[in-house]
Amino acid sequence: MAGRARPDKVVPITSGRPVTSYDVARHAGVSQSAVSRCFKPGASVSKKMRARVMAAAEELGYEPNAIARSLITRRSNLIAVLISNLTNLYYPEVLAELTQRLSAAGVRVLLFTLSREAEADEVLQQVWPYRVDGVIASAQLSPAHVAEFEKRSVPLVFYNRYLNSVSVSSVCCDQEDGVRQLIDGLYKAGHRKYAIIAGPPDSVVGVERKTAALERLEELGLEDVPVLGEDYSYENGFNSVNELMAAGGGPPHAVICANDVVAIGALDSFRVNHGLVAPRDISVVGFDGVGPASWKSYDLTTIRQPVRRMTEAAVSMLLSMIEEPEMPREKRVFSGILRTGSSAKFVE
Amino acid sequence: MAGRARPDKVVPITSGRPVTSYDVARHAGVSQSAVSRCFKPGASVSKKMRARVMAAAEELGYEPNAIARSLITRRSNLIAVLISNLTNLYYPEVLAELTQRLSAAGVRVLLFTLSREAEADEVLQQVWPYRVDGVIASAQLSPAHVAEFEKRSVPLVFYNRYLNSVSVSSVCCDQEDGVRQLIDGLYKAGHRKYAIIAGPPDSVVGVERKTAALERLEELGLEDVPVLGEDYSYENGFNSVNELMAAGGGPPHAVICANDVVAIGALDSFRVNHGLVAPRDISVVGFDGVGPASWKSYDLTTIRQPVRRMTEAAVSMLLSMIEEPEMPREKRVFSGILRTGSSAKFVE
DNA sequence: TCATAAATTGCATTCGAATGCAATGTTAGG
DNA sequence: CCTAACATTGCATTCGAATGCAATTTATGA
Repeated sequence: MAGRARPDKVVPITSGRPVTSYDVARHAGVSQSAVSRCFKPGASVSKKMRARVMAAAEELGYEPNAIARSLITRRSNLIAVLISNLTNLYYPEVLAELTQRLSAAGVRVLLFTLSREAEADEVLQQVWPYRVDGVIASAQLSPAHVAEFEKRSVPLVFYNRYLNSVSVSSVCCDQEDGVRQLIDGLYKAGHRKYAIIAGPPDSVVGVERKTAALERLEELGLEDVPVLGEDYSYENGFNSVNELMAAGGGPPHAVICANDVVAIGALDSFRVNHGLVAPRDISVVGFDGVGPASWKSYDLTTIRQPVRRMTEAAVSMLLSMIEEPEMPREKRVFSGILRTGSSAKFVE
Repeated sequence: MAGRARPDKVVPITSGRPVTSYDVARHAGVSQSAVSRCFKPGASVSKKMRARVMAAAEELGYEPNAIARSLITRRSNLIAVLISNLTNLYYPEVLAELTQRLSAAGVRVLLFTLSREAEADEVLQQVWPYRVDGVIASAQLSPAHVAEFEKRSVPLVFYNRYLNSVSVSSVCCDQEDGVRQLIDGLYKAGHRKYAIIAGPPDSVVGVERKTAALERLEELGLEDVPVLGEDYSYENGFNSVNELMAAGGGPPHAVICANDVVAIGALDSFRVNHGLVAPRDISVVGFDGVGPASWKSYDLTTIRQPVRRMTEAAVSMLLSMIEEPEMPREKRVFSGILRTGSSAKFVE
């Protein structure tokens, strides 16, 4: 590109600091504003100018500085994604989809993971300084937190969370409907004795699944259903089954688990510790439809969350809230898709 | 805080745009520079000044604008994390650890996921404008890409990748050593007939595992080991076993898999399709030590990557490269930890 | 108590790109 | 060929915080 080296006019491509629009302007013999306009789609620039500037930019290896741009445009082109526990098998899929879609929309992702849901305070303090254009939160925020978003006019979309007390946009999988589908199928298959292995009490989704299950069972005339467990882990499923069996009274007919991983733990425990094999001796259902749910050793009956659609909805909602701040809040609830497998006797 | 409302002096806490250091300065009756200094640890400020400013800042709900700060300090406090496929069970764990550690160090994470490893070009174009302070890449970059980093003086640390042709800092798990541990244990247990189910040919780590296995087997006098498979999926393990069995010649004694998920697929296939149960009829080993490896249905013999140590190393290397750009490049290789389970007859 | 050193503070400028406005250059119509 | 209408371009300013330097205040020591 540079041809033979000319000692007094070295192309500063290897110089210390990044190339700025001024460097390009000087090199092309035009003004800085011209350079800026060349990088703005739809700006008023002649093609002669554009060609000159682009050539110079190319030659110098110029990349517009997004930081400087953000400062003046008041648009960081960043959105923050808050995720509570990435180790839950379900979330990596969501995160991958989200970043993919956001990237495609030209937005960059600032990732924040919360190990404890209570960490929200600290994390939000880290979010504000970056003047993100919006936030997708799959973590528990309080009404006070949501108020902060309002005050700062930062668009927020909840993913699989919501708050009844305040008006927030959200995308959720219909937990209640999913649980109903599961229970009804189990009931039709003749199961009358149930147990529930619940998730963490501080997970809205988890609590909802548990509550929905209890309600539906009650509607069907089944009460005093034992509820065990307290998190989303394999161990929780595994140990809860042991507890359940130790309590005497024989095994239940069917176990409704907080999610797939718990169901997998339960299945293993039934088989390994108690010699009960699904679907012959026991029925177990999960929730989420993660990859391992379809592994042959488990082949879960579960509700698959339509992650594609949900992430797509979350992203498009957020982007339109960014474009149009007065957009009314909206909740979008997607039904889960039933997957039947050999982990349960089940009648659709 | 504001006491009774005074119509003509409303605290602008709810006003449209974010509070700036000028607003705080005016409210506190000091200069903007004073405000700035109050938010800079170690700056020369009297305690009286600090108290006044902090009170004003508090009252107005001021958060320093990280974008503006980055512009002048030439430090974005952002680091980019490039991850190739989040759906590989192993990476969510890595990502969670990385963000956790980086957050703790006061650095924010810009996440980029590549669906195809070839996407690196596009992704890097998205990375440069943000003037990130550094990059952790768990994705395949070419020597040309690495040269770009050099040119731009952007610190780079590879995670479980490296390039022989150029000098780059990296953190890796010792694939060769891990494979050796696995094979030696299998060999001592008497296995003489092996098969390999490999990962994707464009994964350095995958290729390395395969090659290391073939070499070690050859050292032990075993040649003509069949190699099947081409990605990191459950299906790959599952189908490769079918192929292997269809090829005739009876089942192998032991199968070395590209990773745990492949091993799990293989185990399921052996059991479900061919009636072979580990460790009685067949031995299968994996690699990574992901969560499901220790689920009772699989109980894999595998090499667990020391993710904690590795992420810690990657983060600390990157941070010191940022502090001290002249820091020499360094490769850190960690040995994996053997986990023995019932998926293989194995002698330690 | 007074001069001098040290600690604070404010002023003015800087980072790099975007943009309103005015000053040019171009084109088209008469 | 001339002028109005339009398209380009450059100038100067802006975004919000950080910082070198000078001015001011305070602390120190004789």
